[in-house]
Parts: sequence; C-alpha cells; structure tokens
Amino acid sequence: MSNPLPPPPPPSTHHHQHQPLNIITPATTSATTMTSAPNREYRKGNWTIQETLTLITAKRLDDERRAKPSTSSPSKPGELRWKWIENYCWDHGCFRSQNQCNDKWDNLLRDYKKVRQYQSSHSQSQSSHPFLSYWSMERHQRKLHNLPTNMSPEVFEALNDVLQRKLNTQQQPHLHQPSFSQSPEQLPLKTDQNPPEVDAPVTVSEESDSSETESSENLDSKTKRKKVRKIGSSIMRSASVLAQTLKSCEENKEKRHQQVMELEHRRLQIEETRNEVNRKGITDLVAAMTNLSGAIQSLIANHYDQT
DNA sequence: GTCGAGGTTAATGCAC
DNA sequence: GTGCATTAACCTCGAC
Repeated sequence: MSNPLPPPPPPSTHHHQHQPLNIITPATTSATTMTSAPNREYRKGNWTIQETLTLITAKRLDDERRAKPSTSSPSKPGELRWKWIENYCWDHGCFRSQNQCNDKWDNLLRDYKKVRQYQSSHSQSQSSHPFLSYWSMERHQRKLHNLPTNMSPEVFEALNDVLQRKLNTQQQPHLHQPSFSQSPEQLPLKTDQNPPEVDAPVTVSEESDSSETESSENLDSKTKRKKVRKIGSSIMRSASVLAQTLKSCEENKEKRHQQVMELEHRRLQIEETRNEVNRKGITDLVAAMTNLSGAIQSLIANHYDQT
C-alpha cells in the first residue's frame, strides 16, 4: 500500500506552461494534519489512472470529512480545501499541486457529466434502434457524440461513487428520501430510463435540489436556467422511475395474458384428443358388435343344419 | 474565500 | 511542416 517511491523530481522544470501559483511551494499555509512538505516539485504531464483514482479518493474523503459536523475539524478556518487534497495525494504517490488537483477535478467532472448525460438521456431510444452504450462505443463514435473518448470505467465508477455519497449526505440531513439513495451505479447508469427527450444539451442534473425556497428576485436568467435544469432533472428522474414501473407492470400483464392463452390452447388440444379417443372407441365397439352378431348368426345356422 | 460551471488557450502527440 | 485531437491549465462568473 505504501508507495515505495519518493516524489520523483522532474529533472528540470524548464519551459513552463501557465504555471499555477505553486511550482514549488513552501506550504506554509497548509492547515492539514498531514504531510506538509517544505517544498515540493510537482509532477507535470498527463494524469495516470492511478493518480486520477487517488485524486478521486482524496476528494471523497474530503467530502466525508467536511460532512461530519461533529468531527474534530470539519474545516478549520482558513484551511484550503485543495491543500488538504494535495497533501492526501502527495501521501499516496500522486505528486500534484492543489491547483492541478482542482483543475483535474473540474475536467473530470465535465467528462463524467457528459457520459452520464448521454447514458441517461439516450438510454430510452430503444424503440427505434437499440441504445448504444458509451462503454461499447468505438472511439470515433464517442467523438461523434461529443463525448470524451477515453473515460475509463474505473474512473467513472469512482466519480459516481463520490458524487452519490455527496448527494446522499446532502439530502439526508434535510429530508429523508430513501427513494433515491441508491447504490453508486444506479443513478446514472441504469440506462433503461425514460427521459422524454426533454431538450437542452445541457449539463447534467447534479442533484435533485431540495432546498430552494430562497428568494429568487435577483436571479438572472442564467441562475434561473440552472434551477430549471435541476427541477427538470428531478422531474425526469421521477418520470423515469414511474415509466419504468408502468412498463414492467405492462410487461407482466402481457406475460400473464400469454400464459393464460397458452393454457387455454393446451386445454383445447386435450379436449380434442379425448373426443377423438371416444369416437374411435365407439367405432371399434360397433365393429365388434357387428362381428359378434355375425358369429352368433353363423353358429345358429350351423346348429340347424346338423339337426 | 471556496466552489462549481463553462469557455478558452496552450502544449503535446500523432498521422499525413 | 501542417492539421487535428487531446488534455492540462487558465479565466470568468455567479452562488454561497
């Protein structure tokens, strides 16, 4: 578990690209209880999946840490959230700065939401042609749909987990709505939902916002749009659950009807067979009687001849 | 100040 | 070398 490698110092931090605040940070502002390095050389370049997963874990732990009201330090005054995450990452072999973590998180969320949006909104199109899941798409197909081309399932799952936990912890204190506290995979990936082509290639409904009794006089159109989106997504989710239930109900009804028809058909067949057997029995009986009477008659005739 | 969302830019790698 | 795709990083805005 422990990372054997020390922070790999990049050989040279020559040509920079818009370097964030802290290429080498004294970390004097670190308010976490974790590692506080005197100076750090942050890794550049693309994020590996392992780094990404570490970041996601850090984010989840940070959310949990902050969600607990009673714990020692939910958020110390002045504490920089992303500094805590940076420290966690640093302790787990991901040598990135807080800004890098923040940016990466933003970009991850964008991709995640695109995929989730696609999965949930297109899943219903089974009527005409089968829904092509993001995960079974080719690269170029993903591109066609303006989706990230290489989101890995592990990362998606991990993000999903974090967002679900967050959503649940946000909802629980206010109102207990067990209906949507499902397991991580459920919400976005149950692709059989029924989103009625609602429109708007907008970003995803993050959460079904519950506390919105605030005054909305000063909200500009953008804010309104966001709220409408949230409400819309809540309605969509409810509608999809309802549609799912109705659909399965309808399917069960149809199945039962088919079973009844099948039974009826079988009963008729049996009836017919029985009739056939009866008819044949009677015919045989008549033939036997005829034979018998013929035999009796010839017997009588013989008797008279002898006398 | 923090956070999320969204737009944008710059660096990088790859194919031709 | 050029064009394109990808992605890290920057920037702005609004909400809290």
